[in-house]
Amino acid sequence: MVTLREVAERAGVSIKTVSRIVNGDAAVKAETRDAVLLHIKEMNYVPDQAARMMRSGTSNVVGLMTDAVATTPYSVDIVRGAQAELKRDHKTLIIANTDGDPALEAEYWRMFRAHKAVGVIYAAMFHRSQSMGHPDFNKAVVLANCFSKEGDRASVIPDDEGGGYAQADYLLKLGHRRIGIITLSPMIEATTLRGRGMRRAFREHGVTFEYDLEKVGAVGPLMGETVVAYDMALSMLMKKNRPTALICGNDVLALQVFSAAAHLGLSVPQDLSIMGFDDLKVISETLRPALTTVALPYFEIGRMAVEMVKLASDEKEGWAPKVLVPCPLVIRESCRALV
Amino acid sequence: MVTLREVAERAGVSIKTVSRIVNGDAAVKAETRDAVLLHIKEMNYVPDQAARMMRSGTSNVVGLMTDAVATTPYSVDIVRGAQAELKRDHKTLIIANTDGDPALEAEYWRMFRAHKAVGVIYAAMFHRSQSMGHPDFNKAVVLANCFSKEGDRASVIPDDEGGGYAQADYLLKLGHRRIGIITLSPMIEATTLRGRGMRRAFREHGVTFEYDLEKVGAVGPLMGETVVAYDMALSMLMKKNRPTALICGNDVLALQVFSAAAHLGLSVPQDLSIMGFDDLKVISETLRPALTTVALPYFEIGRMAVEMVKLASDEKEGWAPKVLVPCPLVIRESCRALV
DNA sequence: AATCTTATTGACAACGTTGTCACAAAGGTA
DNA sequence: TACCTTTGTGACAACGTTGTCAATAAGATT
Repeated sequence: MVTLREVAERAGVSIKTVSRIVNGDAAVKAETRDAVLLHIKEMNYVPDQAARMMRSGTSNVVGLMTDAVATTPYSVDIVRGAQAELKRDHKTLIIANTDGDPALEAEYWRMFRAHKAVGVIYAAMFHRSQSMGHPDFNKAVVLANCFSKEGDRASVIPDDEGGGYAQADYLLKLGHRRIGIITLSPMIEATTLRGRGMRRAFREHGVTFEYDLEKVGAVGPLMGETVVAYDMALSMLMKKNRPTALICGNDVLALQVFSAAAHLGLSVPQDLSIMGFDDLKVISETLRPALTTVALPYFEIGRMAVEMVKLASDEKEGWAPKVLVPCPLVIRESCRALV
Repeated sequence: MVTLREVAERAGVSIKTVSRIVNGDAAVKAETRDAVLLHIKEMNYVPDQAARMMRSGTSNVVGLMTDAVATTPYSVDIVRGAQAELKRDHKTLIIANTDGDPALEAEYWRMFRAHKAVGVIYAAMFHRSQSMGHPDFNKAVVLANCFSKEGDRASVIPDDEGGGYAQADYLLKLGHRRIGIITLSPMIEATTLRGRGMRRAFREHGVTFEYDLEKVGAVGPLMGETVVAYDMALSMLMKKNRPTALICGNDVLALQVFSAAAHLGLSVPQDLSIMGFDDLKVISETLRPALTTVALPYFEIGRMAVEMVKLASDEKEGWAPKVLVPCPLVIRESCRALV
């Protein structure tokens, strides 16, 4: 490994001068700089992170702690967004996956500490409140896609209420009145928020919200639920007074509704309009007709979380803003206007 | 930050003794160990990675360089698999995403070097040959889901030929004879290999392979292809002598074939059997009927890649094995036996 | 009793970098 | 000429850890 000392010797200057050049310190004569830079390139010198870290007491890594986010198709974009933002100032992402194991989580907090991470993003798979233990970590922590029960931590979350509103509003504007809803688990905060948004849309359109048209499409424990949207859709669609549109808690549920419609010989969107959530490309862009859905802005959430980690260092103790990222409606082909 | 020195002072021993205890060195009296361990726990001491790295010249991080793998639903399991194996000896994963940009890739190689990564896994989104530049990195490099054009690097790849064989063999065993095929881009190595496997299966069953039943289902550049499986499926299924089964290059294509079948009023698997590839859960487990498919063992590929990184350090220069990971058939409900 | 092992511990240097301080040379001002 | 400022450079220490080697104490062997 080439060191400052070796470059310095070769260039005939002191290591401090080389250090200055590497770090873009202005106080170096131009010709010295150029000469040394040549040697640096030629010898392929790369500054040793370990030594830098040790000397400066800080690193250029940001940690990403997740229950499963980095490992599930739903929200990998958080990672992409975080990286995009990190890249801008040459920082690095270390990722840790707890699979929900608290012991593992504790170990990873120590790991982040050992690596002198400048901050940690704590991302959850579902938008929900998250009570973090005692993270044994004294730098910036920003929650992504979740928020602390105690409200004492900065967090970046999707605007689920707005998303729910957008879903219902769009269908209502298209003229639908009998709108069925197949929700995610009620244990997820998002479910409550979106319901609130939908009801607001119904109210604004002067349409009565019918509670018996609302079903839960995913049952069981959070991480390993069973998707029952197919059965729910079947039962709703076989009634004589069936809904003309179905709002789904995510695109996976929507896919099952497509299957149910196909099974019953209903064509989409002619006989039934279907609205998803998430904009999970492999489903939303692939289905025919392509799925109209509301995008979960994971990329932006990840990006924003990193931005907040950077910000956090300048802030004082109690800093705990809750940033809402909008969920835009993505109109494709699965919803039609009623005449 | 608590240091060895502080613990040593508090415990009334030398820093070296504490160091020994932290590292599980046997040569410490039991009672000393216990006493010091108490202090360590109480003071919440965590060894400084930077200092360790600097002293030992090696870190405990493994790099993961990808074009897009960590960011696409298809293959995030590589990350999970890698982490699972890494966790066993408390190693850490640093991930780098190049989005296919060579300049960025060069920068990340330097970054890995700066972090003294013990090895790097170079993962590609599609199983294909990959000509790596001059990676400016002198430790273990293992390719995952791709292999070097020059054949000079260790790699872990899925057994696509076996997978193709499994797809065809299963349908042939079920009695299908007119089997349509909708492939991925011919630019992907996997496409060639699977085709070979399928033809072997046809041969073994004494069935003639009909080339006009094979269509390409994804066209355009590798990273941003257009999925046209829907149209391909429609055209194949509208012919009078339509195939009784369709083999797809992946589950996304299969999803479009489901849509095409629904559009034509064909029921699956009654009128048409559909076989996928990848076992992308959001599709394969969600569809009704659930998709029979061949699993792409990404988790195992990631895990194995890490194992090979560890192995690599013991090996000599030219070490470049090509490890094949089997692709198991996952039987669900989308294929039926012909009477 | 003298010597040799073995077990346990500590002093010290070194890893590669950067912050602090100092010094020399050059230029400007009185 | 004497003094001050600015510019460019280098010597040295320190960050926290571990490897090397030495020192001590305790026990075993002759």
